[in-house]
Amino acid sequence: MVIKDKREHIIKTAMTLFVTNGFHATPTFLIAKKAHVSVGTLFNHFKNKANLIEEIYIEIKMHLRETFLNLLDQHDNQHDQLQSMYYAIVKWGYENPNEFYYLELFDHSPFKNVYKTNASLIINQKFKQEILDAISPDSICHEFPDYSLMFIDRSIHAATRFLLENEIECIDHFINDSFDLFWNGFKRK
Amino acid sequence: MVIKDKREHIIKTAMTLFVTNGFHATPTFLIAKKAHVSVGTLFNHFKNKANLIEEIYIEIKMHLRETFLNLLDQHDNQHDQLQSMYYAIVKWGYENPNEFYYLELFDHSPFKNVYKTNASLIINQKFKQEILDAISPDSICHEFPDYSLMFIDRSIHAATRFLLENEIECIDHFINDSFDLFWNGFKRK
DNA sequence: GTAAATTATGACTGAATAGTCAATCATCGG
DNA sequence: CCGATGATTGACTATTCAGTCATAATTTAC
Repeated sequence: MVIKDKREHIIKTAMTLFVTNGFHATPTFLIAKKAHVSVGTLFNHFKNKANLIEEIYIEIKMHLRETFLNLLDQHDNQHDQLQSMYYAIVKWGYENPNEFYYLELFDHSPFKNVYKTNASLIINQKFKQEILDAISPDSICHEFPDYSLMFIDRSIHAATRFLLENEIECIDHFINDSFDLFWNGFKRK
Repeated sequence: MVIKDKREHIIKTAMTLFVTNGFHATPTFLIAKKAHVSVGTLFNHFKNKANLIEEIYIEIKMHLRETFLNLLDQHDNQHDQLQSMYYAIVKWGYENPNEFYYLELFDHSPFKNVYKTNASLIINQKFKQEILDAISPDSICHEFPDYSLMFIDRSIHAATRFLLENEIECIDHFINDSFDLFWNGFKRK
């Protein structure tokens, strides 16, 4: 196994363990064991446990960014443009459950303040611009534009989590319908 | 200090520490120290650390349930009814930040599967009924009613978190406007 | 083919921590 | 005032775990 692969392998293994048991309930020797690698090797590749946790996070964010930018189409109306962004992220989460769960775990852990990746900033900025164009002027999001990011982020996480935790036949159908809920609101028409 | 108070005091102290540092980065002797109590006393009141963590969770859920049921008005239309429920919970979270952050911490930790409180079930059921009445028949929530719960839950958390992390002058105004976002959707009219 | 450089190994260490328990203290009925 | 019941204490223990390092294996360079 080449070095790059070994690092990648440790990351994948650690990710699974962290997502299953949490950060502190996953000792480093267990990660090493499951990755068929010695403890020493693990600490050759990562300065310490916190660094490993952080590197996994960065890796995931970069992967998400890449997928996001690749899947993204250009549309000439706001609905389709935002929908395409929404779709790209939910689809990514559905197809990479461990990555998705890791982001949720990390973002709600005491590590969350350690690192703000450039990758997430790019996604946020793209979203923010689209959102500002799309929302109605009397919406709360005009007064507090950052709130719109928070709201769409939570909507995306709700949809992804629901997809992952339930047996849903037509994925694309669900994703787009869940976007409609976000877009059209909750009220009975 | 009476026994009941001491238990309550340990819970309050531990909650603050857990929210600040996370579960595993908070040793029991530190909880005892900050609560001006010996380690022995702590373990007289709680079987072990996991039990303490769980008891705090139950306590908070019961407190939330109580506030929720007290604040709730009866309305004859769906919008006002749901808004009143939404308001009750966001307001509670804003006024009890430690409790709110603890719920987020717990629900995203490996402890989350341990305990499903009756208190949260009651709130969820009330919401679910109102939601089923309020949503449009072609919404995704008719096909997957549990998704509506997830969606409103995430909306509430977004609003509460935003309130707590930003200096917002008129709280009630923000809560109701954020409900409108949820209710009317995102689109430009 | 061999020496040098790089990478891997895992037994070991020192620090941290959950939980115990024998001893002490406070409360209160009589 | 005394004795008994129950709460409190904190030094102590057994364990766990992050990270080290001397040695071994492997790869690379020539």
